[in-house]
Amino acid sequence: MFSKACEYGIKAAIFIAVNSSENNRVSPKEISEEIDSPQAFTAKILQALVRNHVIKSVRGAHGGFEIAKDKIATTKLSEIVYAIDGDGIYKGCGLGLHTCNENHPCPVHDKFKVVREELREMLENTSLEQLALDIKAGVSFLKI
Amino acid sequence: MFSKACEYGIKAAIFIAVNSSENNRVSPKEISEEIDSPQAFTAKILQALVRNHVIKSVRGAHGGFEIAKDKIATTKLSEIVYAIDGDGIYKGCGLGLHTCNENHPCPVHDKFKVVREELREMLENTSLEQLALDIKAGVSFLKI
DNA sequence: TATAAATAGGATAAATTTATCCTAAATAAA
DNA sequence: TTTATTTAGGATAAATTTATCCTATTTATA
Ligand code: FES
Ligand code: FES
Repeated sequence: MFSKACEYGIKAAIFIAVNSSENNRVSPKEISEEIDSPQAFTAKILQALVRNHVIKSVRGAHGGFEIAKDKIATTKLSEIVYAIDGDGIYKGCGLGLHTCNENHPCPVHDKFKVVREELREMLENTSLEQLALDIKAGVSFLKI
Repeated sequence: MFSKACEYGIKAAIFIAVNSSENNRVSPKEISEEIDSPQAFTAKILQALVRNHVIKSVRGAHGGFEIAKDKIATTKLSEIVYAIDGDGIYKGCGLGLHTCNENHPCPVHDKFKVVREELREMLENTSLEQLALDIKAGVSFLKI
């Protein structure tokens, strides 16, 4: 469904949100250990999230990754997915036609569109805050 | 969402269904032209569909690929997706945890599960016959 | 039986995604 | 200002997916 990069990006963002809510910056090393992902690859994904203004990085001693507290509640999963995987999952044809077009639909267009919209709404309505709270409460998990 | 192989496999199966309903066997060459896919790669995917008993192949002169007429109505998209991409899309964790487990859920489990079930139901309730009829009627398309 | 037509399948290559390594640049603090 | 720490980013490699090529096998028919 999502690329590995996107899976890592989502989990990393949640972990950063958990920590930023406690005024704690985190490093790629900590992140990759907590979400069980390859460190250098994860660092690349974090760069992409920084470039797309999803998270913030602070270089140098005492640096690390963080999310502004007021952004935790407003940042939606869709922004992370969009920053890493692009909008193909929202807009692309399920059978790979060049464009998904009502006037030139693929065989599954009507049915696929419904599922795709459901996914889009889910991603657009789910905030980092919601997900981070569950991690804090110990009712959801980032690895294994 | 689906792999290229799976996209080609679905489109190929629909095209074969359209032709088998008119007692017409088709070759990888015809198929790949009609669905705009690489011929040799498409041939491999057709082999997989034959091995999984989704379609039937007839070797030798006057051979080609076909689907038994009575299978066109009973064959669901889910069988094709399963034969090519496996069950990851139905059962796998959206964030890549080793297993999707109610008792050890990832942060998006509850929300993701809903979308995944919707997709599964769509695939399990959509038959090749429905899709082939739209192609025949010229209201849906296999390429461009 | 010989030939032509057609799928099966092995070997290989290209492209993309995933992953690693090393150095540069920035920053805080001694 | 020097040093230690930390992210940025280029280069490269490994793994996977996608794609191609060639030969083997099967089958209908002349
Ligand atoms: S045309 Fe294929 S999903 Fe819309
Ligand atoms: S545990 Fe991630 S989707 Fe169920």
